[in-house]
Amino acid sequence: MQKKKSGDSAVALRRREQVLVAAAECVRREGFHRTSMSQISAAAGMSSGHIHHFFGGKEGIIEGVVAREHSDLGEFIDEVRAASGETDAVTAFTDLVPKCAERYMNSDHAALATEILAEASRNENVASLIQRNDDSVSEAFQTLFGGPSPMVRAQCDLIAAIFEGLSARSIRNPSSREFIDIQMLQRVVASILTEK
Amino acid sequence: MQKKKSGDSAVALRRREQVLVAAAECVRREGFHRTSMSQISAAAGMSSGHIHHFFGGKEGIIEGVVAREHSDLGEFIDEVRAASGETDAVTAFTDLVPKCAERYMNSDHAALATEILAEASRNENVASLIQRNDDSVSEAFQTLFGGPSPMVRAQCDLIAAIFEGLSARSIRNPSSREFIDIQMLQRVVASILTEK
Amino acid sequence: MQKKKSGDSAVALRRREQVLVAAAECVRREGFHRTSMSQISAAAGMSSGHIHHFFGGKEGIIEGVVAREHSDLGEFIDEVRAASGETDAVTAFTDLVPKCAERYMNSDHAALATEILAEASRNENVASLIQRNDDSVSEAFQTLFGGPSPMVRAQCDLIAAIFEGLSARSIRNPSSREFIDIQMLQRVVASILTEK
Amino acid sequence: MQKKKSGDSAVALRRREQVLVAAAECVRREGFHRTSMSQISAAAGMSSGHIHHFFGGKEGIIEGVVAREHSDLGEFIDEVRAASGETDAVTAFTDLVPKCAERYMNSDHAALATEILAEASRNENVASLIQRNDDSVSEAFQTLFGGPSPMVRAQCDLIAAIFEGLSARSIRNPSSREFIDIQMLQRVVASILTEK
DNA sequence: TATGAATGAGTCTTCATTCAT
DNA sequence: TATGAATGAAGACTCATTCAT
Repeated sequence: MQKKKSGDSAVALRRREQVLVAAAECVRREGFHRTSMSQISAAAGMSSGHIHHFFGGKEGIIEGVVAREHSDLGEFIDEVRAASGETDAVTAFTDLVPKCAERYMNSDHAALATEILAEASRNENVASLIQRNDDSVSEAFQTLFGGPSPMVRAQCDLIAAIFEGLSARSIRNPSSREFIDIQMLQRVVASILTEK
Repeated sequence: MQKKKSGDSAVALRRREQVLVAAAECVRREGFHRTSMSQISAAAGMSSGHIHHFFGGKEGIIEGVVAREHSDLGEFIDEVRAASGETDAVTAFTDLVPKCAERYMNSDHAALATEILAEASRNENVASLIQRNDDSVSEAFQTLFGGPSPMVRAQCDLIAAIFEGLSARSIRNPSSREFIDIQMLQRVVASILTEK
Repeated sequence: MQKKKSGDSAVALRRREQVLVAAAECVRREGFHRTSMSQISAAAGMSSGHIHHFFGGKEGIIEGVVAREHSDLGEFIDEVRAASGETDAVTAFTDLVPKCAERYMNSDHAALATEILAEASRNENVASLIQRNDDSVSEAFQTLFGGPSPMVRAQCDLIAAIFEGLSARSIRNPSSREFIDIQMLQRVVASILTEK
Repeated sequence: MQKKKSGDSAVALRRREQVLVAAAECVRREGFHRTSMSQISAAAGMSSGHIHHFFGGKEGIIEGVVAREHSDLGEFIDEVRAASGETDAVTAFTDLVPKCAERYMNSDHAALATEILAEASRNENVASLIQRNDDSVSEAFQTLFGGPSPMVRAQCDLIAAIFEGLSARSIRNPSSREFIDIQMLQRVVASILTEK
């Protein structure tokens, strides 16, 4: 009952992952609509026909790439939560600001995240996928900072805007990476989290 | 500013504008690579062949749309500058934060701006176009706030990140539009501009 | 107002005809679904892209081929009608039975007609196309033989069945072409038309 | 009638039948070339790989469906032969005309029969399959009516044309089903069989 | 015997671009 | 200056067939 039968067997899941990693890399470099299925199949070392069976077409791959991209934010939340045990959450988060900023200003991350946002503007499925994901991330952070409430939500949204804005800045003007002042950023984040 | 190759006349410029407005609207809805030349030619009321002569291909239209999109930031700078005559620049700018935030959270603006950023990630011409544009905007703002200097540049970049982040947030999670606290945002902007 | 502008200009109509002739020949040999657009474009001496513009896809070509195939039945009706002036309609038609039988037993005609019928079994558009056409042909014949009425319709339908059956027979068993007795067929047709 | 290559056992034959029934139903609805092996395998409840082993590819299934379709004509002949014992063959057959007409005008039968004819126009194997089958049916009928002879063959072919034509009519113009006059048809059949 | 994962050639279709008018 | 007919390369997707298990 465990060796045969596939569709979601271990090997099938590994295949899925293999394709999504390859596809994400293609999308980073070319965007969703300039990445062809044959590019993905070449990068994944799998025939285009089989990729279709796995993902049900290009739309399925797009959604797979989008879903996969945001799974690592969960790890970041865990990290903050773990550090919050030793000090207070605000300090824990503020200490992680440099690392977080670096991540958002990384050009690979920024390119893929921006491509996903652009796609969400016209693809309903992608839009609801990233919104649902953001809702759960938002709730986790709100809980961390004193439980869900409009006030905390406003604080989290503003901080999220700053970080997402770092990605936008690093694409629009790569030289801004050298000018952004991380300590200034930390002070701003801290001041937002300690409002009221 | 020398002679353009095909038609520098007023009517030719009006034609250009007409096409770019139509093209921008298409791009907003579909993105660069899902917008076909025939869609643009239909929207602009001009034959596809003629559009090619005007813009030298799709690449030319993309660049035209990108260049045009940022021309209105100049007006915003003028507005701040004008208001700065009466009070100080920081107050003038802070007063304009609500209006500016609204603009960046507008879904049409956000969609097109994000599409342009995504395109810049893989199109060298677009990348340098928006970087040059950002450089000149940045310099204008730095001048307004006592710069140019690395310190003022850092302040401007951080504020720019926040506003661009508002666009990202409004796409990723449209519900954040209702939660973002404009007064909190004003306080943050003011605190950044009055650092040191 | 007559030289430029196309879409249905003389040259465009000639192009349409050119494609449909080529397509009909392909369909005769291979059937609708084994005939590829590239085969048609090769046979018509026109690019596949342009054929799409003309016909809006393969479906459009199928419908064009179907519509075109039945246009020659009109000529046959005219012939019967003309001959009916000299003698009575029954004699006129009976005299044309050999020619008509030959036509229906021609393997090219039989192959295409059968392919169209097969397509009509699963393609709503084709079904209504050939039904409408048959309705108008049927009405013309009924008028010829004493005006539309259930009785005359029954006579016409039975005769039509015989002729269409000749096509089926000549495909199912080509040797039947040599055995079918045209004079027997004439007597049968005459007896049907003189019933009651 | 020697040993088949893969499984001549009862269970294997039942499997074959199961697949052919499912395939025939698919073909009725979609035609040979729009019916995919995976549709057949789904309808038959058997894997596509196994179906290949049984039938040696799609071509084998097509031939299987074609061969199977005409097996029921044998039963009809038996029926006529049985009834011929009581009365003469002409009366026996004439009495069965309504039942036979109904069968040929049934849309399921007509669709599959027409699909097979269309396929025969371009598939040599199918063509010779249905011709051989028709030859044996024809001989049986000729024998029944005093046969075999060119004259009786002509009579049988003409009657066969009428019935096959009913299928064609019912596809081309379904409304003809209501107008065809069965008694008129019976008179015509009787008159053909009593010629000379 | 039986499965279905995997392949890759082939299909329809789209679209930027060219060119005769 | 302006049109749109025409091209052909490239795209997503389908499907008969193969093969390891």
